[in-house]
Amino acid sequence: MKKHQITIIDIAKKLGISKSTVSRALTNNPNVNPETRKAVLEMAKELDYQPNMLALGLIKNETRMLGVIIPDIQKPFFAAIVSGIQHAVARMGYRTIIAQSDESPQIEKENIQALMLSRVDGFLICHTRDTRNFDQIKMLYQKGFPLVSFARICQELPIPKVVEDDFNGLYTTTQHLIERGRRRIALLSGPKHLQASKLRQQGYMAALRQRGIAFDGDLVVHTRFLAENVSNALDHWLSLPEPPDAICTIYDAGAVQAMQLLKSKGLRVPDDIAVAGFGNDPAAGLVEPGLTTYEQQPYEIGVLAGKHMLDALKRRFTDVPPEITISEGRLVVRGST
Amino acid sequence: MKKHQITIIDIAKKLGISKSTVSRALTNNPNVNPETRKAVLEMAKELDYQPNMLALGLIKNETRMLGVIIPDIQKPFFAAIVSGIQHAVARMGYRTIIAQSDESPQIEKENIQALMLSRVDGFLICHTRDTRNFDQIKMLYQKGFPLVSFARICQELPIPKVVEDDFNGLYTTTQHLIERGRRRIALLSGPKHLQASKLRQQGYMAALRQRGIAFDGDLVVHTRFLAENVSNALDHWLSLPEPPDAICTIYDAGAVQAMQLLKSKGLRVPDDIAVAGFGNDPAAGLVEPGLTTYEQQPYEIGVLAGKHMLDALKRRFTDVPPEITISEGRLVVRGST
DNA sequence: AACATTCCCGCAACCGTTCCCATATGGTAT
DNA sequence: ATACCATATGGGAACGGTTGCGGGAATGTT
Repeated sequence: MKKHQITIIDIAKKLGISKSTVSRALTNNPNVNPETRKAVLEMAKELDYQPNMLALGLIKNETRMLGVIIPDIQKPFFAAIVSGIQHAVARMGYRTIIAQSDESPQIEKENIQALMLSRVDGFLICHTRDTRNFDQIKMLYQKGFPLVSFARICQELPIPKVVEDDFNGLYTTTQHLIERGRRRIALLSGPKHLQASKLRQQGYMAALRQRGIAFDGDLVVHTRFLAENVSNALDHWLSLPEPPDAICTIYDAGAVQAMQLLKSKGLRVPDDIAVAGFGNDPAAGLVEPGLTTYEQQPYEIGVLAGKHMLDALKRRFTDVPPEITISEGRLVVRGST
Repeated sequence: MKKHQITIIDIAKKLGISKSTVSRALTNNPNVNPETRKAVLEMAKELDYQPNMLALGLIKNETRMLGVIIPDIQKPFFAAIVSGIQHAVARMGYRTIIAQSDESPQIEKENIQALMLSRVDGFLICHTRDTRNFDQIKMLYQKGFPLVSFARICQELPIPKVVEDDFNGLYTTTQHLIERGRRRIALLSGPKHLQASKLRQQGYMAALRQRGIAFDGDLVVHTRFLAENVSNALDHWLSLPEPPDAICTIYDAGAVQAMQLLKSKGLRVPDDIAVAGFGNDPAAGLVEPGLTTYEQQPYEIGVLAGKHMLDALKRRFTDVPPEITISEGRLVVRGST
């Protein structure tokens, strides 16, 4: 039942030559008679020979596989990044193994472990919302794996990173809201410890400061990117003696949820309260009114991350200082502001 | 620079025993002294030994990797399926390598070829919109690869398949539109040769017939799931002497695009024309009015496909007749009808 | 005391390749 | 004729594990 796998030895036997010669013929080694090569190639085709990458990988100690660690492939942002990574590295014959952490640091850890055992040639990592302990990724670094960190980056390691235009995004968006005459601008932020949250909040605060608007801690709420967080934030803000006239969020999904909740409470967007997002997810163009948002191009982020990885693989052990790449964005103004 | 990889031989040397014993200790082989095992395990931990899956795969002739071929990970439908597959097979220690065909049969072919060389243990395939030639997948079948076909299935092969509730979906949706008083119901279909297109159209026609509504060929347009197809279809329908009072689509994205085009033409949904979709993509709940659609659960489809694969891997070469699984759906009624 | 049994362990083959080294052959310069 | 070189090929070690086989020591049986 179990068919015998065709190997170079089969070809060698059929042709009455040694497997060394077959190997050379197949790998375009110049030290082989053109006629012999021709015969080998023909026989290989006839027997439908398929080289065994496992054996090759064992010798070369490489698999041409890259591990991609993301929280959730169902989020359009990550799906686009993954797509970009794949297309970028496919050119060089690399394939990607995608592992979802489901935002669980524990699963993330297991995934990294498993992919390490599978001997992937490198890792592209976007850690979970709750990852605070970077031991796993540090361990990879120490073991010498090529590493690229994207979106939610690990700042503690000198590795290539690709991030969104965090500071600028919220700076621009907040500025836009101020220009629209808003003064009580709330900020729906992310987990406190995330670098992206911090930078975006800094952008928000810089815009306020520049326009001489006092910062009000009551107007900032940190979320874990969950729907219930948004609901609670809104309740909090609307119960303030002086509720906000605009809500700025650091992620589109939160903005969309906020808009729908506001609508269900009978509040009009943007008349009663303006809403702005970050990312330009597909949803931003679908809701009514359209969501003003700072556009990011996750596909491009993926491509950049993939290129960094290819560089790292090429110069392996060459110690070139790693770059941090910022993917530029732009404000897309729609009806919500 | 290139660090020496820790192998069982290193452990054996340190302990002054043979690599066979180390191997046995590590693989829970009973023929090894408990004390020896303990020593090996400790030494393995101390040296931070990582088994080499390539070597193991070479012996066992398996990689515990599955190839997943999909058109586009950025479509929410496929992202959810992929997620389901991953979670289903991860339990049994399998990992998935995802390859996007970008709806190109040529790239699909190359991907299958490449994954075959990578020696994946099986394939889960959703072929492209334009795949008419199943030679590649037949070749895999002949070579004895475990195969599962989902969503866009290959009917020519006796392999497990998981499909959406195609016939029922459009039967139910069309019936719903008729109950809402619509009589000129247009159908925005997919590529003619796709089984899913055919079955959905059959469901649509069955509902019409049952209610005694004559079928009008002018009201059916086949698309390639492209935005321009939708635009052309609308122009065609609206120029008819008796334009439709409802549009039924076999995919949500088309319905959403139709709604937006109708809106831009000044037509009201559902007052002037009702719209219904298929799938219940995230977008369906976001547009205004909400899109009535036949809900599918792509995540579940992925889980089912993954389970079929696990079965196939287990019973390899046992020749159990393959099943075709239909993932049930239900109509979600929103404002668009 | 002789023998069988059980328990551990080492030896060596094997998985499918690559690649270094040795060798045979033939041609060319000395 | 000898030395030398290039070219084409074969032999075999290596990559990192698993596994069947056989053997030695310890134990049990008569």
